[in-house]
Amino acid sequence: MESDKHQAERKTLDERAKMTELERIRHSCAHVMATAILRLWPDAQFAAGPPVENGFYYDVDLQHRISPEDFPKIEEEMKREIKANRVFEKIVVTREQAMKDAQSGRLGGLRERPAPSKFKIGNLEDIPEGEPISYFKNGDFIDLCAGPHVMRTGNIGAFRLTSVASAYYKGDEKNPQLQRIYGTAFKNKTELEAYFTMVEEAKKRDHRKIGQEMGLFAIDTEFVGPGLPLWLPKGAAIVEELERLAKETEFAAGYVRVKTPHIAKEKMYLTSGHLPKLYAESMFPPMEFREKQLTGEFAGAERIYQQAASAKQDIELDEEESWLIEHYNELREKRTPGTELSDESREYLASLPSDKAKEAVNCAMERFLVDLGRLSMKDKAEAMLPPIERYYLKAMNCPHHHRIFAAEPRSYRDLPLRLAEYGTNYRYEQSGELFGLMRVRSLNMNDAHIYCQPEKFTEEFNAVNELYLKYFKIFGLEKYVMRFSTHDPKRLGEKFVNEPELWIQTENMVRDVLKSSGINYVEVPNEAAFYGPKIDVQVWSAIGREFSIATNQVDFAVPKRFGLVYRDRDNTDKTPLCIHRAPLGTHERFIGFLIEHYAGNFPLWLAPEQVRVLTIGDDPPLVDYAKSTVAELRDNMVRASGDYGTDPIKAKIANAEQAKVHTMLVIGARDMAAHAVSVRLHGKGNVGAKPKGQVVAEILAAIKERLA
RNA sequence: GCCAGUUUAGCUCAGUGGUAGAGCAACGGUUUUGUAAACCGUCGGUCCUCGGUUCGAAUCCGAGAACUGGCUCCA
Repeated sequence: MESDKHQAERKTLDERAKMTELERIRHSCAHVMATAILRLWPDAQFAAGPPVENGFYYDVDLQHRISPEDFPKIEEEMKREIKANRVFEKIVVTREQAMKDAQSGRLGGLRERPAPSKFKIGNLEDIPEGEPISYFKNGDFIDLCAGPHVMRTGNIGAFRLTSVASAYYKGDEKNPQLQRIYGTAFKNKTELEAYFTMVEEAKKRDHRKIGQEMGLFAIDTEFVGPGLPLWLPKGAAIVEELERLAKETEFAAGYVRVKTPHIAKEKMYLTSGHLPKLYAESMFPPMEFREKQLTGEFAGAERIYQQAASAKQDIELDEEESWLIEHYNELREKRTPGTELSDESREYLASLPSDKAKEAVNCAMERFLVDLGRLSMKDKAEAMLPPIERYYLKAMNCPHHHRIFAAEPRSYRDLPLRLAEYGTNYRYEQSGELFGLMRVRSLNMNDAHIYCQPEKFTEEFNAVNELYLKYFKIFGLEKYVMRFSTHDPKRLGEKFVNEPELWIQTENMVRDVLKSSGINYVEVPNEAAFYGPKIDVQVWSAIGREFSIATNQVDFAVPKRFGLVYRDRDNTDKTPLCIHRAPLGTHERFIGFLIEHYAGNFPLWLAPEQVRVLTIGDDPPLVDYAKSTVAELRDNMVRASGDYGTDPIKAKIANAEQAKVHTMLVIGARDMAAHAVSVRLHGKGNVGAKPKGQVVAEILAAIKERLA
């Protein structure tokens, strides 16, 4: 199974040959790093050392625990190897020769060693029969490697080791744990430095840090739970602006809004196919209960006993009855199944007087003892209880929306039906996955489902893409790519619903749209949703970091499972196609992204604090003038506040700048006399005094147009 | 979930076995000010939690929680 997966992900030689220049540099640098590590620790066992998005790594098994303090000496050795400018020599060998060299410890080594190159043996076994086997050699270092590489070690322009982490051999936790040494390399020093500048900038823009400083959100792990962010007022302001944006654009595009509950019965997800297996581990465990019943094996007796106990307070019990209650309490505590009712107890029961309170006691006693004594009675009681219901927190909105589709008969004239909702979804992310706002367990989705006739798919899908591009423009996202994920025919019925023709058909439709619309996309096999092909939208922030923000999926399977139909022109029932789309993804992740993108300096329309009016001193007439300015803005739904205290104006400005208030209006005696305000923009400084009316109008216009 | 590291005041962080600290914030007062921080004072702590070692634990050990960096997964 694992090796199967491994095979599926294994790069073909053709794909490898497509390695970019930068990837070759990085991959070669990994070999140089291995060379250096072997000089320092000759017994190191290497596993895999590929180029990755921001550099490269090499997995190594080594007694010594490599820490960043070791980096300088490793880098020293690496520099020596680069300076020696050795040729990367490709050597093609037979499988037998390779196995022999691996056994002798020569592969991933500088010379033959006492221990065999155990991971290289494993790697060798993964190479399919018939594929050529090659080494790459630089100096003494020989590695099992398909390449390609740069010509010489000297072609590695600039590099640096960055971190060390742990990783399992072949990514499988059953395999030994290795030390993964990360580094990065570039054509030249300038590019290397630019990269580290970007990394530094990303640290400064970390959404968790800025979110804390600006008071946007809080994660209260003790009372609310990990991965369940609380939106503070300033963060909620951003959420609301995004919702407003989506509502406006979706309204214009013919969407209708719906609202659905946060939970649903198990049947919902058994029908959708998320349960029992496909999505179960991403969902919170269910809430289980019986309708209007106490739970527990003695629920019925318990309730009667409670009645008896409350009745007891109002009446006087004789000695006998008191004994009975006590006796019952005692039995109740023991609760030993299989205990038979004693003759004595029976007699007491039989001899009880029959007034109301005593009857209740009697009843409780009898019921309890029956339950206690005879398991078969317990089972009978169980059968008489209502069945246990299981409710799940929704991890996605689509099943609820499908039920909305099903709630009324649909004609082809009703289509496309575009149902939009801001639902909160709950996903049980593994604890190690949680990360600020970027990976959470409660997700606010800008979600919608479009039900359409298959022949209208192209049109609808195009419209969705247009919507995405519109949003990119508003947020100033210049670089994006649509990752088009398709299915793997080998995993039908397991990871993907078993509908081979529909998969091919819908994937072709999506591909055609992407091609003909000229949208920038890449195709990724084997990563589709279980119900259909998927498009993940990747965008790059202002500092060039990549984020997966939005998703867009085609669903040909689940509407069918729910039996959704519309009456077509030819008077037959047909199943609609469903497009899932969430252009702003989750508000959590999207805002996390925006924080980095804008470094917390949001455009006016998004800024949590749009305007702050600062008075120079606290003379009452001045404060009145300032307050009337704030009131005028707030009447127009501008998030404006005032700082009317006695702090020096420099201090008020420093506070406002630190809070990243977009527009500061400074008001002194001079301004008041001229019916003006002095405008200062965050990060841009003083832009001078202007008539108050003009400033207000400009602010309102900038907000309305969502200017960057 | 797995591996490693971290956790001290609201925030940022000092404090390596002997009385728990600083700056900022908050609060009280003084200051009446023109574009990034005026002064004085006060308050604030279960040193993540539980257990152990010790005459004595923020500090050493063990378990747990949360966070961070990776792995796997993903919006």
